[in-house]
Amino acid sequence: MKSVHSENAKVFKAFCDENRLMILEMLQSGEKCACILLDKLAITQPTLSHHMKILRKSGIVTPRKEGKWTHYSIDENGSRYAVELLKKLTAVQGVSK
Amino acid sequence: MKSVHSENAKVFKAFCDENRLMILEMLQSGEKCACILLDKLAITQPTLSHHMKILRKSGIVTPRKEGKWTHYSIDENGSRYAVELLKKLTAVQGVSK
DNA sequence: TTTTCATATAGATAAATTTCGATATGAGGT
DNA sequence: ACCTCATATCGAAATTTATCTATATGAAAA
Repeated sequence: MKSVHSENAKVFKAFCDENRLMILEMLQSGEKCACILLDKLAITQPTLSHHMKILRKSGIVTPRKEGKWTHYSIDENGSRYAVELLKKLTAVQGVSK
Repeated sequence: MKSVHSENAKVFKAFCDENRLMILEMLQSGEKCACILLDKLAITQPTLSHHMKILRKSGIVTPRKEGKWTHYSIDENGSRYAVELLKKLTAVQGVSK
């Protein structure tokens, strides 16, 4: 069993890479096919697949399969979770604002 | 000049390491001397110094020098900034909650 | 049931990060 | 002035992550 800290670290790995931030930026305007993302990024298809796996596992992005295509979108629940987690990690005890 | 994405990625690097999350956890109860942090973590002094540098540069932690000692605490402005940034990165356009 | 095409996986390499031991720095105490 | 001690920096080794090419998988089209 992994420590809670290493599990939490995994969530934020999603935001630690330039390409993944570009992917998120593209998904902000709505669901996108992997092929579209691949088109706009200067990376190969296997590299995109790798980044999408990390984004899925961190809960920030969710896939929808439609025939041969996979469409990705920002997972609002996962995102909320990440924001709440970040708040908790940086919350200073006993300080009332 | 670095891209805005790689600058943003740097902020979240703070939260991508198990030891740094442990450090933040310790700082939640208030300012701590580096020596105390070193005491509780299974790492050497140069490694702690490395992690504190990353936490400082990401704006999440701020140092206060007092004689020979350096006391670290969570930077509330930097933390707020990180939370707001995370919200922006995961905000889906045109969705009213 | 082949062929085609989108995505995933495997395996290798390169690049970045974490970690250490050794040493430098710099402020206090003697 | 020297010594001590807390922290920072240096340089190397180990680990992890990002990236590629080649290939597998699996669904739709022919």
